[in-house]
Amino acid sequence: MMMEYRENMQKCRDYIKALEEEHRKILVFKRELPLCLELVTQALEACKQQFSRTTTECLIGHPECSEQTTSNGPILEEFIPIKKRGSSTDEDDELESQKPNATETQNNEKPAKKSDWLRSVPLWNQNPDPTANEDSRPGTVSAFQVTKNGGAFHPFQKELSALNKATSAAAEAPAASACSTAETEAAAGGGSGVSKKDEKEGQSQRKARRCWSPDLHRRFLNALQQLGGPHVATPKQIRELMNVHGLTNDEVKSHLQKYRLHTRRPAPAVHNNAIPRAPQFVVVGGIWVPPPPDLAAVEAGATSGGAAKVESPTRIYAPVAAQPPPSQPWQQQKQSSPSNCEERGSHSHGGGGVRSNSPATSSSTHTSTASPAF
DNA sequence: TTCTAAATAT
DNA sequence: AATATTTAGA
Repeated sequence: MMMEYRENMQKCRDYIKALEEEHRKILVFKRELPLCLELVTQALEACKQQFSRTTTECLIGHPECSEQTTSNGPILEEFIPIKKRGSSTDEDDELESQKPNATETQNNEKPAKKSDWLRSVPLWNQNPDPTANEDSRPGTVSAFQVTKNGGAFHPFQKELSALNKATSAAAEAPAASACSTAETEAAAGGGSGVSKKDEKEGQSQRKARRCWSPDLHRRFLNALQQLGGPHVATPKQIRELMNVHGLTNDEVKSHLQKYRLHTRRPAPAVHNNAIPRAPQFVVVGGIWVPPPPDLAAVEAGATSGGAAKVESPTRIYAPVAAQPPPSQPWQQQKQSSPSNCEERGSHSHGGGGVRSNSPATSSSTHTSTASPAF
């Protein structure tokens, strides 16, 4: 009897200990896991309480202790539904304070529990983006995280987005408008002050638009050229070549898509599209631009009137005919749209190759920029 | 309102 | 990675 009692007591102590430990850990995520914290706290208290009571009783001479202690499990279960949870609970908390009922509905157990959990961590960091060195986009980054979060919470997204529109708008606006001059600030940096609110709820908002400033586009073209043309270049490669900080594959991908689209069949012109075969040259910013395959030409030759294009020859373009000559300006100066992305001024053409960031490789001496505005 | 760039989904 | 669809700014 006594043995049993001791044993149980020990178990109880251990359990409490474990709980305390857990409690400490969760404390760190207080904000993220308020409910979790509360649960553990409650459990801990209850446990302690019971423990002391049991002890007392036992000391007094009520051997029911064994019974009590044994009931430990069940009691705790009340607080800690050990079965599933995990991810869902976490996510719940991450998302927003309440909505406990939501937990009920989501049974989609994600295999990646852990990652979900971990994902919450970055939320605490000011600079969650591991890759961000200079680039610290305030609103955007966090938005990312949540967006990529499993779909588990879609149901709430709407609500959230509604909410966020208000809150995050502030954070995003600046980012968007900041995309003026380019490359340097690959991703609109701006205020770093992310208010708690933003941090906490904001999120579902759509990622701030990336502005493809002329310069950025120039880099894009440059990369494209180095990679052998728009049809062989892959977004990832392009991004790497561009070497622009906050740039993501998706952004590049999107841009590339657009580029290809525009680039592909230009022939709008004349009434019936008899055969829109590729028009050979186009005017870009007042310049006749030959169709790439060699964007090089575009870049090198264009503006700077005859800059010797010392382009690297190594490039091999897709041989076959298929290649729909991407000839279009696929976008002319376009004075209207991206008002944000002004840039005009900063275009330090004049051949100063300041911008040659192109990693090693042949270093195209592309002098100026024929690239249209983006 | 339309058009299009960019984001996001498939 | 490519393509389709959606969103949102002008």
